[in-house]
Amino acid sequence: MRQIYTIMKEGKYCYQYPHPAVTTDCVVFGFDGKRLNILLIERGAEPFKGCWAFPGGFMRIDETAEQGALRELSEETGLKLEYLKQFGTFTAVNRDPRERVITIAFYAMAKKSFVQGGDDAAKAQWFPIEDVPPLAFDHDYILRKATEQLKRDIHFEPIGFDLLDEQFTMPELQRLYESILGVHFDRRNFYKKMLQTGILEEIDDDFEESESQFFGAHHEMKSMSIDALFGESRQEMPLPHPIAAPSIEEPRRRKGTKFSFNKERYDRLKEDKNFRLEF
Amino acid sequence: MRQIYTIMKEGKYCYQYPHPAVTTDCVVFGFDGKRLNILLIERGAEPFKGCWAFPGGFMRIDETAEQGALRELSEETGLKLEYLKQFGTFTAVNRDPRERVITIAFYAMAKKSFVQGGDDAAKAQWFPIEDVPPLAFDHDYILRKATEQLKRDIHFEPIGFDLLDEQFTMPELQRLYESILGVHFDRRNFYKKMLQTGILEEIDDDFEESESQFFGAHHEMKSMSIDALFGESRQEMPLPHPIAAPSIEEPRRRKGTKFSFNKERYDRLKEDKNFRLEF
DNA sequence: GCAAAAGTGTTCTTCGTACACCCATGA
DNA sequence: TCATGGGTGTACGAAGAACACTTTTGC
Repeated sequence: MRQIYTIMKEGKYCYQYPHPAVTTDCVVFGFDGKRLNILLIERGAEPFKGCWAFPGGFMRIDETAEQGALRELSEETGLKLEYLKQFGTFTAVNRDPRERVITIAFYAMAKKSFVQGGDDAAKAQWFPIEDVPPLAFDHDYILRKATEQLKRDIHFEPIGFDLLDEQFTMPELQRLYESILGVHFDRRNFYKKMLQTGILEEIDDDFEESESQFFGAHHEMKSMSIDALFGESRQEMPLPHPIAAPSIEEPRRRKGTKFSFNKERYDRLKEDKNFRLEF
Repeated sequence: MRQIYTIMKEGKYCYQYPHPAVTTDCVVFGFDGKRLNILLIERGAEPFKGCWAFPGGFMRIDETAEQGALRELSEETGLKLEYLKQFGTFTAVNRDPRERVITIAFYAMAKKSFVQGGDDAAKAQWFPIEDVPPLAFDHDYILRKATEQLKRDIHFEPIGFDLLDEQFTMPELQRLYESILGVHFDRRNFYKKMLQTGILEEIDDDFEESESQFFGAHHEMKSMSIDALFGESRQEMPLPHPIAAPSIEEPRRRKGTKFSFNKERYDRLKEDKNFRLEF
């Protein structure tokens, strides 16, 4: 707390009572097909220089916390998202050695292939959630709270789909739920339960076959049909420089039937009654 | 935003970058046996002088948000609680006309008879939640978020009991759940479901009969047994000046079997597996 | 004594869960 | 061709939902 006096001498913004600084932090979840990952940046400045931390930074005086979080996320990782979920504000008195800083924390879902390195952070990197290095500040604690919240939320909101591509197979979806919740589901029961929610749409196989040869590319027709389905609300285009992640040995997989999440149908079901996903 | 310059001239606390002010707000829920109520104070100063608002105020630089919220709550209403649930931080840029203010919001549960008027607020008063006056700042919005959160939380946490006395009847508990969730339950099914959770304890009728003549007083033996059951964690003593609330015509009621919430048993069940209340 | 609320059991339906075999594909 | 993962149906048990009458008490 010695530093604060230096700052005060140079200070231009003065208040009658002391004000804490306010930062935002983003816990970005990603799924590599096998494990849940989070996105960290290596801090390039003190305090905690060289430590890993969540993307985030000081909220500007003319932006909301959410705007600030999205801005920092974009600056530090290149990720441009539209949806963040605020899950807590952390206010321990000594959580930052520089001055009194409280942080408003969000979590977000990223399709892993759509992430690139940005300019602000020395490094940004994905880490499997069971294998996260020690984090700066109280970010270990914040991570625990974020995953607890994610576990709770995924029972009731269709947020898992935001971690997958527009089209996905049932086993993919099942692996996702299993790695978030840390449990194993019976495959047949998972199929049944997911299908009878009524929010999944089976992709026409013939159509899909003919498209799928353009693996990795963003085909015109496919794009159109998805836009018609989902409106403008989803991140689609891969960004130029995906962040390298520790590569895992991909098990060989049979192709499998593709599904997509039907947001329209979900919104209708949700309004009709108090609809639950219930896993 | 004109006022801020006055403050700046007198300011003693200076920073290199602008800092928002940080307040806390408490949405205190209470139950009058029929409807869910919230506790409001009438603002004695500008802005929104004369408007109703949540108890709350500026967070001090050496306290956590939760400590600040509890302090303000005690100062403004006399309520001394131990548990608050943080449910959101509100950061709209112009939510306070004085300067940039963000607020960290909590909700709390009060046993209605245990509330007294404090010194800070001109008035504190209970309002049925369907009949709340227009509120200061963005408190209408915050109230909506608080009740949404409460509805979600009561499915999974035994927080409803914090709105009732230590001993309560099933119909009381049912009315509570019904007024929070806005639904009607079949009485028999409600009994069954509540009892088979295993977290309720039937109060010995003979014992209860002999004690209940000391209505309103805090009997020695009863106090001992409750303390043994719940530890030091619950507000027990009625405070001297309960806040007047719009009196409602009490329907005449048959006495009924009393139950109490067994926290020990709940904690055991919760650890054993992922236990849910599920209403 | 009468009106209003408390207390109680059974049936039916729905949902969750356990479980095994065949098929398609990629190596 | 073989190993791996994808796809499918059924039977049982648990839990939820619908439903009516008797008892107690306050007025």
